[in-house]
Amino acid sequence: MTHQTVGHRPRPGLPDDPRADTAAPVPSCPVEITLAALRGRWTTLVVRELLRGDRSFTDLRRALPALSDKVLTDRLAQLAEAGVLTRHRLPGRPPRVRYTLTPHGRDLGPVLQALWDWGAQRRG
Amino acid sequence: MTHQTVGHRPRPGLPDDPRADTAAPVPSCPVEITLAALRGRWTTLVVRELLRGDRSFTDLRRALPALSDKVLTDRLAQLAEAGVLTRHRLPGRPPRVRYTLTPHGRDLGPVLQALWDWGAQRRG
DNA sequence: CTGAATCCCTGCCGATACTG
DNA sequence: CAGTATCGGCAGGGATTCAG
Repeated sequence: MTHQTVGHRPRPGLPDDPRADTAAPVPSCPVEITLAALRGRWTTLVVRELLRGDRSFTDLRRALPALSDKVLTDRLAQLAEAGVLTRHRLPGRPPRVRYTLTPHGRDLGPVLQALWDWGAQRRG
Repeated sequence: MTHQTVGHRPRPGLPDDPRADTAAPVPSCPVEITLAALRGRWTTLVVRELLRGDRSFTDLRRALPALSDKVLTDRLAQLAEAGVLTRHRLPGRPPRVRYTLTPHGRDLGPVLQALWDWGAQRRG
């Protein structure tokens, strides 16, 4: 009853996972969760910076000069909400905040690598 | 000069790839290319349907009833432009069009799997 | 130094109606 | 069957200004 034109038996993996059988884009879908974490301009670049190590607000501004304060604040809040990073206030003056990836956030490394690899493939 | 707080030497992979050193979100970045292909509501669900086999316009409407004709048309054009799928007109009446993933499009399987896996992880 | 508040503009997406 | 045309609401994101 499938529309497969080739005779392969169904391969294991996501498209055959029954939990992937949503008829609409629900936010609880794991794919949606990940895409929501990465959604929006600049987001992956902020993650890339943090994959290289902890950063302060100013560090990130220096690394991404065309990124406005507002959007950087938005992105950091979005990534904190998604459990990707945590904020740490450092004592003393001037006030400093250090942004650090959580273990979950570090696991985005392989995800970004998969996105990179697909996009780097030449297509006929 | 790194801000690493741990003593690990830099791991191989994307964040240390010099080609990943963009200071702004340029469309030629492989990560941007992939995210652009998957961008927008319903896109991943259309890809999922096609990972299960060829589909006609009506097949896709039946599988995703809440998806409007206009957005479905938009998504199919977007995915064709990205080299993910191809359109094939079938001869005869009524007119039928079959949508098929390209090899490049089938390679999105592992990418979606990576997105799924990260989103399925519980976070503390 | 690290943001918050505001304004405005643009593009996405849904709904509806129509066509070869 | 497989689309196209048009319209409108709403959220994303950039610029600017202000605050703790």
